[in-house]
Amino acid sequence: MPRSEEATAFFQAVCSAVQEIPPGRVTSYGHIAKLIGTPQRPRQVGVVLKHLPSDLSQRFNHATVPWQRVINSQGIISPRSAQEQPSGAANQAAALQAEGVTVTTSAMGELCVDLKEYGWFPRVLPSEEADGDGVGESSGSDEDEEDES
DNA sequence: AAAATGGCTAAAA
DNA sequence: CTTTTAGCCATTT
Repeated sequence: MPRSEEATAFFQAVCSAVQEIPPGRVTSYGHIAKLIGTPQRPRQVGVVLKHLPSDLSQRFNHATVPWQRVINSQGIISPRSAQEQPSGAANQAAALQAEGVTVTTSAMGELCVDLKEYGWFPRVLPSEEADGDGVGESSGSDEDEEDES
């Protein structure tokens, strides 16, 4: 029931990218969008995650896709519209904490995550990282690095 | 069918 | 440094 092949491709691209997120880490919509080749569509990424299928029969569903690890650039989980699934954002925060991520709850109820600690922003998707020709790669290939004062 | 939102971001002021 | 503007496109009313 794909509305269009492109939409499906986008959907799968997002899911794949999200599944590549290592446990105990989080990333932003914008970064996901960038990794899948659509650096200008961060919102659609959110839309995709919002419409994640509940059918476990699907290749991608909210049970196989760690959508909880995907948050906004501010490292904060948007409370959506304060309605819809009450468990949504709260559940997401709980899931993150279950992963070992420290989620700070602000006074307004904003779930803030320290991107400095758990922010996972690889240059490219791990799956894509397999570059065929190792030209130019001298000694130091870098990958994910954590350096913060 | 058209208008309004939205789990956003990045750049300008 | 903070606040505002502009772009983007699927889902929803």
